Amino acid sequence: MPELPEVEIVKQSLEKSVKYKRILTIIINNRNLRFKVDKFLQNKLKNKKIISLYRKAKYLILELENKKFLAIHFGMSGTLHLLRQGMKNNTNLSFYKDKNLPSKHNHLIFVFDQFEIIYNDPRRFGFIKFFENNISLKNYLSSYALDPLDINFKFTDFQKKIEKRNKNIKNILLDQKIVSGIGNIYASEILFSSKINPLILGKKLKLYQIKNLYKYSKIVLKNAILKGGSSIRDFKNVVGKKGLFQKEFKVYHRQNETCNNKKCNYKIKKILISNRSTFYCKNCQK
DNA sequence: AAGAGGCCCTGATAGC
DNA sequence: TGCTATCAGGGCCTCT
Repeated sequence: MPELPEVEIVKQSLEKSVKYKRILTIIINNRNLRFKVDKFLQNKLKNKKIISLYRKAKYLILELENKKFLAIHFGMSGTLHLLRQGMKNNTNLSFYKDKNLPSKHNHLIFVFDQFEIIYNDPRRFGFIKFFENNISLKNYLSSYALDPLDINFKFTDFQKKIEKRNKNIKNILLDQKIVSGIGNIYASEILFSSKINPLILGKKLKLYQIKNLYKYSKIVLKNAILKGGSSIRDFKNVVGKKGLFQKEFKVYHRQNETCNNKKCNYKIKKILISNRSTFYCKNCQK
């Protein structure tokens, strides 16, 4: 589910339910995520109230009472499921019956008074980190660049990071140390809107092209959030609602289909860049 | 120091 | 139908 818009949708759909609610306990079924889940996580979260939720890049951050924090990264296949009481199943665990809840890979369960939140992740590329204070969280996040929707994301900083780079702009957009939050889908979509060929090197870009990237990275991500994110495969928000942005893809997953731009009849191409699928229009993106 | 590629893992789908 | 191969919204680590 995992690029910036999908994490934002998870945050938005979860917020009302968990804000100011207390985590009674957590159940850890499998500690083997991308990084091993903290042995003492249960003790650290037990009876902690959630003060606020926010998103940084592709991280969902839970602020807990006494300035503790929990950061969740969804990797490639992580999802959260909100399950309310009254949907209770009769299994031995405290699971609740829900058609959206997969039967396998429910690695973590956050137990609240009236509901549970389940972290599911088949590929286990996601991870969860606990932070004892604001400083350690900030320190951890400081190794990432700002994301395009951050109010402090400034054009001159973005330009400086790109203009001397000897790597292609697609990989630049995926580099979380240059700009965070963009993944494989939105990199292709942003490049199409910016009319930039994904293979062009950062140092070859003209000023107006970097301006376009700065502009459309915001526009494309914001629009995706407005549409509820992209539900290719199985992304849903925490109560099982699908996003609609996949219907608006201009290039992603559209290989051999005709370019959407008026007066262009080229077919969308699919190429591999660093072994990841990349989609673009050879005619519209120079 | 920066860039390219391998690798972690499971499941869905395509192709034979 | 049933096997195998390929491909997935990510990012860390290693090698050059």
